[in-house]
Amino acid sequence: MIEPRTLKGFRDHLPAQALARERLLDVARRVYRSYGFAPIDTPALEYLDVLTGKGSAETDKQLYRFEDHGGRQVGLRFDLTVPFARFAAQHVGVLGTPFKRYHMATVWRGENTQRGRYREFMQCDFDTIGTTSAVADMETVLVVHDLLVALGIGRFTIRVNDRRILGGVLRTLGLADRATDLLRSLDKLGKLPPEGVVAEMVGHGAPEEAAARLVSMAGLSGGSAEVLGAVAALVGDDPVGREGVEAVRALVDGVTRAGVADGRVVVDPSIARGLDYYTGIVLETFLDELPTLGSVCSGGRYDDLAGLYTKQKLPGVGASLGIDRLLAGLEELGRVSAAETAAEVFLVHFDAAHLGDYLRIAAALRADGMGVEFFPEPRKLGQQLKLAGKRGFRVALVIGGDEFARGTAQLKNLATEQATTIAWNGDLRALVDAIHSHLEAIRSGH
RNA sequence: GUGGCUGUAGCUCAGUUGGUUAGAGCACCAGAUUGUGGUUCUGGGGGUCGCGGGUUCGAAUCCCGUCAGCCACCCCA
Repeated sequence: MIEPRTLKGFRDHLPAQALARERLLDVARRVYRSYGFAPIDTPALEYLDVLTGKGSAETDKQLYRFEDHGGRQVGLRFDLTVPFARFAAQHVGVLGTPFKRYHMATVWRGENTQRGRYREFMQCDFDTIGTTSAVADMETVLVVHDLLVALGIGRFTIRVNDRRILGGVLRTLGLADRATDLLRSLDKLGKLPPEGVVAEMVGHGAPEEAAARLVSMAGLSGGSAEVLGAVAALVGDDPVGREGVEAVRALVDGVTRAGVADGRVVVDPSIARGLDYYTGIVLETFLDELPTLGSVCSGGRYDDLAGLYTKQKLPGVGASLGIDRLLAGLEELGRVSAAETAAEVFLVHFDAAHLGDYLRIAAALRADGMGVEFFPEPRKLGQQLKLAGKRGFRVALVIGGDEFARGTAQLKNLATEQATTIAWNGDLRALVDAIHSHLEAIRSGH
């Protein structure tokens, strides 16, 4: 016997979990489309040179790579942004700009696993390319906002910053040459005490006073106007840094005008993001109830990503929803339904002699738009009801010999165990309508 | 990739200083009840004690390795 097992970081998805996942995907799809983003897809496997050197040294190490049967060096995509850059460079001609797309697909990273962190997981990206308009930046934040609201996640915070601010501050402090190391240290605020971060920066060659100023800036909290004012002071006359400050100011102003509630979007000067390709605004999204889960939706502006594949200037901005991480979080919060069925109606296989009637009834209910499972075997009624309840059906439809004789049907609410008798006298339309309205009532009652 | 903790039935866990046929609750199946599920009663199936090796008369228990999970580093969705 071969032991049934899965690779580390690769998982099976049982119905309850897969259904929850599909619900998230449905919501994401709806929100993306509501802003005009169009779906695309790309291959899971790419030529290795398309993927390497685009994210960071780290993502190169995490890349699943191998030689295919034709001796080609290939790799599995580790995110959806890099393949999109290739896609955009290859197809701009027919797409035209600006171009907005969403892409929901599986990606692979050969890194160590942890809670909410797997080797195979799904991302739901949306990006706008071909424009540097601040509107595109605003929409990126608005989509993330609408998405989390639509998912019913009450408490979350979108933290925004701009790479240019960080660069400007570093230049003003004379630390531009140490940017990567210092930003990495800065990212540890919240994990390490401020003194610890300063010490680490000094280790990277920064003067203590400069490091302390950097850390105090990143630790700023409060209203966005306040934080931006303090940041602006640190940026000084650096022109690029000022652009960043203005970009964030405009961003916050725009989303506020669009109706985003106070506190949902905050300016956080410590958000740096690891991926090297970001050039403008950056954002991360945290569940207030599970801050240690990490960001469930991150992104930013990258103004020269496609430059690796084409001479044409293709600026872009977008974000990525990590639905597997989000799902892990929702599960932990007990917010994932235990239902194992997507259908609402369980049709009891009562009397094998009436098989034809059952099939006809099931077909009529489905034609009306309801999901119906007709149990394949005429097992004992108790057993069928037990299974139906366990799987999470809303109602069981019981029609046995007695009911057929009387022209009635019994509709049982599986949650409350209450049964209602429906009189239909062989009029299929009447039966369907009655069940339909009962279901509506049950749904709205929840 | 590095370090720490953990690994007994599908799930949650017992298992005395290593001692003979490894237990419980829940879940599952069958019956009490050939037309009504989440209560009750009775019975039943199911465990290479993660895997491999070592120490020992004897290992679930001690040692080493390995795999997996969690946590931290790193990075990130």
